[in-house]
Amino acid sequence: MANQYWLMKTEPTTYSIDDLANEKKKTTTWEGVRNYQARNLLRDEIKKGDRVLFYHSACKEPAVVGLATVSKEGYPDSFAFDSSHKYFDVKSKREKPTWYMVDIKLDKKFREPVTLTELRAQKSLKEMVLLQKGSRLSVQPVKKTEFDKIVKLAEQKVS
DNA sequence: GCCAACGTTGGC
DNA sequence: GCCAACGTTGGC
Repeated sequence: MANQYWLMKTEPTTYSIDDLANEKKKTTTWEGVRNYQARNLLRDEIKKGDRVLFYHSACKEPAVVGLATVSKEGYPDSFAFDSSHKYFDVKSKREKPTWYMVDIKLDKKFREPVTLTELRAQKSLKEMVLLQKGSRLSVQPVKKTEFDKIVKLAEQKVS
């Protein structure tokens, strides 16, 4: 099956694209997702090789800040098993994990972020999950056309 | 810091 | 199973 496209949110104060860029292999685990709808995507839908829009939320300038690729698909979120960790969840058991994570690898940090305001200004992006009222999903599907459009917007900004 | 929207919890 | 109360997300 062809690659699919996703958007993953992170608060840059918690984990930013620069943090990812500074990782040894530019790769990180995407743990801590504690929402069932997003969990289902991580566990069942997101495949190795899928492309990811890396999004900064809850910050001064919410924006898509770069691109990543899924390097390891859904496996149990082991942080949920660690009682000393903030992502610990007593309900999640090793033999029957509640939560899942993936690994992603940075492809590219945009030289200029594509801001939420700019996304909203695009007619062709009107149906993006991100832009729907009340949409809070931290892992969400993106259409190929939407992904391509955002990449193009990022390229236009620096040309 | 405010607050709307959403998800989860728990009493009944 | 309903729904009020509470907690969280996240733009502004």
